[in-house]
Amino acid sequence: MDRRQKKTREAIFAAFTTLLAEKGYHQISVQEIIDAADIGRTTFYAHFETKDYLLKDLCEELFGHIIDTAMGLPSGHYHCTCGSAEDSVFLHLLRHLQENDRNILELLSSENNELFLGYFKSNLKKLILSQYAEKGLLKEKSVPEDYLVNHISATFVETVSWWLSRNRKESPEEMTEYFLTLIRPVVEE
Amino acid sequence: MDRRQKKTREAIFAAFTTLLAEKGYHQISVQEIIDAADIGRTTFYAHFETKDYLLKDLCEELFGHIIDTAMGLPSGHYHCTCGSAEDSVFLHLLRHLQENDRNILELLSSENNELFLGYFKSNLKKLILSQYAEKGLLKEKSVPEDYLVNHISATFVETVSWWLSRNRKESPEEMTEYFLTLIRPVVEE
DNA sequence: ATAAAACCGAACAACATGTTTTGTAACAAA
DNA sequence: TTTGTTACAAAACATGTTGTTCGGTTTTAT
Repeated sequence: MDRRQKKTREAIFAAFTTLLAEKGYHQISVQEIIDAADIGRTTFYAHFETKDYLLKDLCEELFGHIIDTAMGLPSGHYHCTCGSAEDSVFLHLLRHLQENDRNILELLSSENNELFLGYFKSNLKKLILSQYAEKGLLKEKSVPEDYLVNHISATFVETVSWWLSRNRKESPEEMTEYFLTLIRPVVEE
Repeated sequence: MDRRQKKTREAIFAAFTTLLAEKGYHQISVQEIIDAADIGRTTFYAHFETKDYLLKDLCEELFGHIIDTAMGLPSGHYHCTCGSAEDSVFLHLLRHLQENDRNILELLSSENNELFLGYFKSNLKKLILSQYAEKGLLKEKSVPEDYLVNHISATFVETVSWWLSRNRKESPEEMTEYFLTLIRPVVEE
């Protein structure tokens, strides 16, 4: 009575993600999701109160996951398992994104990306707060801390967004360098 | 046959703006706008193809206006008519916003602010491009110019957004200082 | 005064949403 | 293997929204 439930939930997520890759969020009707997931109408509403909650749940799962794994890494640096260099958490995030795990990239560059970029940013804030702010790595003291945390998160999101809008021509390493150029004046490296 | 048209257009804009101040964009139905503006259904659709176009037209008018007046000012500085000091264009923008001319502030802090902040940002880019980029005032040369222009615009929008979320406790002068602290490393003052 | 335009109001089809009802299939525990 | 519970399906439903159409009225310019 649980494996079945999980399976349909996944089916809905999958159908929804696929649809999001081809049209805007607001252009997608519940009926389309139902058809694509091949489930009954009742079933959909048994799982999700509304389309907006479906979106919310999906985002929490996706961004919660990607941020949580990054959370496990040490503050400004971490020992990369694939290479030997000490890399920034941000480089790790970009690499993770580039692998397009669970189609996050598709969503972030989809028609309604502001929606997903918003969720991304709010999750990022938690990361910055715990990895930088609470460890005293914020250099700039003449502006409020939460203003600074918000700025760093927003700057990273904008960086990712700019990267995607140009079809990821640059490498994650390059993008990390761009990003660090912008925030180096305010954070300890 | 023209003053009449303009009048109803204004009535629709006014009704729409009022509604936007109290509920989210997607929660507003065309019928509500029609009722609030006290016009016929046919008339609405004669003016705007759809609700989305109404939004677009409204934003173009509002942000186009505020940016255009700022465009008229000299590059990094301008002679303020009210004071005697030379102030940044950004201070001018914040002051203009604080006067809440045409209820722009209401929209920017409304439920769907991402929507309006998006329009705001895209208009800001034009300003930054013409007032800074094209005049060689961008210090940082190690990152692409449009990446930098985007960053400055985004940072300003985030600054405004943060300011609004705290109910404008700070003065425009303070906010300008916060903002300049963040972007001073990359632009000529 | 007259013709063109902008407007109103009501009705319309098409579609979307969320609920309800009735019934079927899966599954876990006895 | 039977039994009771839970998840699902199918269809119908009330409700509300959208954008259009049509007949008729008011405004405005000339």
